[in-house]
Amino acid sequence: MITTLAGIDFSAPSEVVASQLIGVTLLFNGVGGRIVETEAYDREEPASHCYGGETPRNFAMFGAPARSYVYQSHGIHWCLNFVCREVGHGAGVLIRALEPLPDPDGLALMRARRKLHDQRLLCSGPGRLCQALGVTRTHNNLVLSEPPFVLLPRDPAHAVTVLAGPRIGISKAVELPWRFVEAGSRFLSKPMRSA
DNA sequence: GCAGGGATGAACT
DNA sequence: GTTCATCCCTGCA
Repeated sequence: MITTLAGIDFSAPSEVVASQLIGVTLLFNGVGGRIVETEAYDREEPASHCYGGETPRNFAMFGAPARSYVYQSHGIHWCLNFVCREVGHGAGVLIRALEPLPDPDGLALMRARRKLHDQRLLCSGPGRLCQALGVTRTHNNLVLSEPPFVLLPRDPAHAVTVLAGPRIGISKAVELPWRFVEAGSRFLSKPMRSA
């Protein structure tokens, strides 16, 4: 079983994986961008879908690490997570925002799917990036080391500054600083609260 | 049966 | 800056 991708060991705690994913390039069917915002979730804290144990909806998070967990939010939007920890634990990282790759074909495809021209808003939110990439329920529980997924390591020549802060859109465990962003990125779903 | 959600975009003040 | 309707499925009573 492959648990290390793009230099990241997905069997590590989700907050570790979440911070290391900032700067990694995510491609889905050849379309995507650099990850600039993530959030960590774990079965031990009540904001997580896996809090309270495995259900038919969240079973993928209890499976092997380095796989996908896709769920629908508010009946409208899809959200993409990467599974972490060991089999049976229940942990994952929500991919919240991408900086779109400057590839003309990819940009055109994402703009068409989003019916939106503004590059800054193409992938600046978990539901938005799934719409731009074409991720839906059929992509739940897939191996991240194989197509349609491709993960490329950070560019070692480019230093990335990662900031941590409280997560967005949750009502429980709001104090945990498990949101991670690239400092100064224009492509965040919301600006990081100034420290 | 029903309350609520890891969100978004439009319509407001 | 803020509120608000929207969509559908899940989980628990």
